[in-house]
Parts: sequence; C-alpha cells; structure tokens
Amino acid sequence: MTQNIFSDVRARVIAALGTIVPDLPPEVAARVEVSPTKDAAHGDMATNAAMVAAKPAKMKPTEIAAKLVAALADDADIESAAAAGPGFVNLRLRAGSWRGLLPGILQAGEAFGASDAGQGVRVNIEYVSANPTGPLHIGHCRGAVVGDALANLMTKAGFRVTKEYYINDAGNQITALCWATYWRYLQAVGTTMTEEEYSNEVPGGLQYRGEYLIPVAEALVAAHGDGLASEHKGIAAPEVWLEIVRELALAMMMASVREDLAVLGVVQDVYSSERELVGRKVTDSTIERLREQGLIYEGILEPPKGKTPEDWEPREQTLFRATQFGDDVDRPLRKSDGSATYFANDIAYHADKIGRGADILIDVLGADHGGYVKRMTSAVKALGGHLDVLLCQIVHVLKDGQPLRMSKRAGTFVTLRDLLDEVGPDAVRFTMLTRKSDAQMEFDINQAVAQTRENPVFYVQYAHARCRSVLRAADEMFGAGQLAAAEGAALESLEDEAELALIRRLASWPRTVEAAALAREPHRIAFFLYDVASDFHMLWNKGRENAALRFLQPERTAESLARVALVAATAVVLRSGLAVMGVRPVEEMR
RNA sequence: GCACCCGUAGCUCAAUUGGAUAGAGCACCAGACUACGAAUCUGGGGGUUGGAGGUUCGAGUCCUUCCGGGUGCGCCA
Repeated sequence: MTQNIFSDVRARVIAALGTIVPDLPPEVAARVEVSPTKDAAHGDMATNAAMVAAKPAKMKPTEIAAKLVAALADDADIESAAAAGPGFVNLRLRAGSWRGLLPGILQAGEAFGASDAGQGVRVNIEYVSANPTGPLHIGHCRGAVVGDALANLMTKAGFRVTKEYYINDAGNQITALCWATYWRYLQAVGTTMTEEEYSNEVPGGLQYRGEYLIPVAEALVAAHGDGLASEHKGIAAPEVWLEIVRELALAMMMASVREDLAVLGVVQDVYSSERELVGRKVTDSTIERLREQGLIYEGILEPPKGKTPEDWEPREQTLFRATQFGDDVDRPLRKSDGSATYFANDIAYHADKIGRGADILIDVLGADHGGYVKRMTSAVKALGGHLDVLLCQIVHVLKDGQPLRMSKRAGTFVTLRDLLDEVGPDAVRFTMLTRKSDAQMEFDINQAVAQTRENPVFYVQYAHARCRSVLRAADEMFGAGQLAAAEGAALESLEDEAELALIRRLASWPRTVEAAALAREPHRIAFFLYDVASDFHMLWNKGRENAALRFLQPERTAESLARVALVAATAVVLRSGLAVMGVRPVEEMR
C-alpha cells in the first residue's frame, strides 16, 4: 500500500483490465478513474474502467465489468466487487485494509498527503501585484489568499513553486503618486497653497488624497528639510524633487504592502520591479524577439463595435498578432510617444519569468482583469510558454447584514489591515477559501468571527481542539508515549461505521491534494477539512450516546489506544490541510 | 455591440472536472447534555440546476441560442 490508496487500487484495476483487454492503449488506461462513491451503498470506491475500455475493446461495458469483478475478487484488500449501472465496478475494501492505513498516516505526520504528482515541474505563481500607490484593500485580499494557498497546495503536490509579486512601479500611476506625496510634503513644510490650487498645477490632477502619504512627507522633511520646495514653499521644478520623492514613496509604499501581507501570512519569494525590467531593456529585446517571429507589425485597429470612444481616430500602431494565438484583436505595444504599453512590459515580464526557469506560469488576477486574460495567454504562447490565469471575482463584505461599499470618496474604504484587525488572519484566509475563486462571494464579518457551526473556520478548529483534548487526556490516563504505542496498536476494535467512515475520509486526503492541485482549486481543501471535522464531530457524539464508542476507557487499554491512533491521525490530517491553507491550528478553544 | 466570469433549496454555497437517486450550512419543525469540551450531534420538510434545443450509454458540468447579474473593451495599470 502506498499513501494514496486510490491510486494504489487504480493501478490494480488497470492491471486487471490489461488481462481482459490485452492490447489496452495507454491513453485509455490513463482515463481509468478510481474514486470514492457518493453513496455508501455502492461501496467504498468505484471505477469507470469498463466503460472507458468498452469502445477500444469492442466489448460491452457490462461484459468487461463482469470480468473485472472476477479478476479483482482475488485481491487480498478487496472484500467485494460488483458491477453496477451502465458498467461501473463498485469496490468494497476490507475494514482491516482501511485500518491498516492509520500507522502510515501517523508516521508521515503533517507530510501526509504530499505526492510527486507535480513531478518537480517548475511553477511560477504571481499574485497580489497591487500597484504600490496605497494600502492594500479587501479587493486584493482574495487574490493574496488564493495565490498563497495555491502555492502551498502545488508544493505539497510535488511542484517546485516560486511565489512572486510584480511591482508596477513604472507607469503614470506612480508619477501621480509622486505628485500626491509632494502635496503632503508641501503641506508639511508649511505651504500657503490650497489643495485646489495645487491640484490645478498637477498633470492629470491630484489623485491620491489619503492620509497614508503623510509619513512619507515627514520622512522627506527629515531628510531634505524644505529643500525640495521652491523659495516660497511652492512647487519646485520636478527635476529637483521628482526622483527623490519617487524613490522614497515607492520604498515606503512597498514596505507597507509587505507588512500587511506578512500579517496575512503571505511572504513571497520574488518581488519583481517593472522599472528594473524596463531599465534592463527587456521590453525592447522581447519585442524584437517577437518581431523576428513575424508577430509584430505596424497597423491600424478597427474601432470597437457599438460603443466607439468619443475621441476615436484611426491611428497606426505597433501591434502584436495576438489573434494568431486565440485573442480577438491584435494588441498595441507602443503608445504614440513611442514608450511601451503596460501590456508590452508585461509580455517582457512573463518572458523574464520563463527565462528564469518556469515551466508553467500562473497569474492570479482580479476580476477586473478578465479582459486581459486572452491577450496575456496569447503572448505567453507566442513566447513558447504556458500560462494559466485564475480570476478572483469580487468580494462583497457584509457587516451586521449591511454591505460595506468600497468607496474612497465616501470614506468607507476598507483596508486589508482593517479587516485583519477585526477578523484575524486565520479566519480571513479560511473564509476566502470557502468559495470557488471564479465565483463572486459574500464575506460576512459577523459569520467569520462567530463561534458556531455556521462558521467553517471555527468548526474545523473546534474539531482539532477536540482531538488535542482527547490526546491530552490520553497522556494523563496512559502516560506519555501512548502515541508511540498507538502506532503499533491493535486496531481491530475500530469497527464502528462512524469510525471507518472517518478513516476512509482521512485516507482520501492525498487524493484530494492531488486533484485540487491539478485543478488549481485550493478551495477544495476547505471543503475537505469541513467534511473531516463533520465526520469527527459525528463520531464524538456517537460516543456520547453509546459509551462503548468513547475514545478513552481506563479499563480497556487496547481499544483506547486504537482510538487514540484514530484521533491522532485525524489531528494530523487537519493540521496538514490547515497548513496548506496557511491557517494555524489551535490546541484549545479559549 | 463584442469578449470573459457567474446563474443550483427561501438565503450563502458544494458537487471528486462527463458518472449512479444533485449535497452541506443557515432559516423552519421535532429530538439528544449525571460531558474524553452540547461552541456539538440526530431526524424531518424543502429542487423542472435561469428557459429552450442539441451531443451520448450518461449532462448541473460540453455545444448552440435566449434571459438575468458582474467585469472589461486602441496610447490606465
């Protein structure tokens, strides 16, 4: 038996199938699945082997199923096999085979569930990548959690993962940030200008008016006094101050972003700067490379149908042939002043990631970037790479039943830090993973902190705390070291249906990790842990009604140790799963 | 107008990626504490999976079309 009993049994099914269909094509074997049954009445697991093999074998599915049943009947771990429905083969494993998995779980500890499914493929996951123009807000939070959990998940599944943040520090937004910072600086040195007057002098107007720039201004004063202002404490020539302000504002904004992320438990491996990339002329060389492939041309785009912008005029641009790779239109790479578009720099950035050694690129983006997906996947395809994009849909935050609208103007702007202060990082992370990332979600602050079953964070934590409680009691009852004894304990006494159901659940953890990693769906871990917790609470309560099922019984050491093994294995799986989600397990609920 | 995401119980969401009778929680009704932690558990009602076609052994899942919600749509990032 390996750690993953499902892949183990699958191998036996394929072997058996091979004796029935001698020339079984490998691609057919690859489609054979062994999965848990939805309905316990069907047994423990079911396989579609007979159905997928029917066509190439030119046999009826039911006929193959009948032969599979006969072939598998000899297997020592299989108690019964039965053909069902259109050609399923339902399998029931011996209780002893299930129980026999517990020592392996305890031995593996939190590493249980790890696999080599990823085969060491190098994956670069880029997430958050918020413009460093202000504090992170709730809109960034979901992507941060999803990206981070996905990184943990794929690492556990045997991928080699790099976690990366792309700093968009090269565009007009940053110049706007500099002007906004400079306004705070002028205020700090005592300018007589009004905000209105200042805004009129700023190209594009004053954009970022939040107070979070005041500390930057104070740092500027500390370092330069009023030397960055004009004689009358007005606006000096940008050559005097712009680059100085840019350096400091960027550094301090990024420091605050990283601090907020750290509170959330997110620490990335690589922080890549767009400015640095542009400085290295990577954009130019990447465009040149695409030009050599004949993918760049000068042309004029059609205006969008229906809603044509007011100031539309046909214009010749440098275009990338995105349509050759599945995009709807070709995309511009240069602005009219000759500088690179954001897209052009981003192509260069993705080329850079590939160049640093990534077999698969993953971008975790916000829903407002949906229109960006096709062009970026097209570009990466042109570069010979592979890009998956995860779109995280909007999160609506609810408090006391009322939606918190995200509005900077109305002053109801919710920062990530605010949310973390109110809910705590563990609840934030778990709750963010209780929805598929491409579906919109409601984040109910009251529910996230509730100490009831309707809060999955609590429910799972409570199950773990209960496990620990039992293990602490076992320590007292049987003395320290009972765990070592439990690993070798006689497990035959674990025969109640609720106990076996829990074991089967724990045994499907490796399969869950693998499937979730391949599907890039970290939310499945949250649902799995909820199911483990549910199975465990159910078993606990059964012991309440039937004393014979209680975990610890002083006068029955063998039975107790067997159950201690089960409880310890449950705690192991819960911790293993929480680690993937980046949530800390708790020892007790206080 | 076009593209992408979504539409599942009254509400919030799952559904092992095309599998068997679509499942949880909340809410509603009825039950279980002389406790290894009742912050939990047991049972019950509740569905034309937005509508209509199609693909096949089999569709919530894939295709077409329509309806509804969200996001975006040449020198913003």
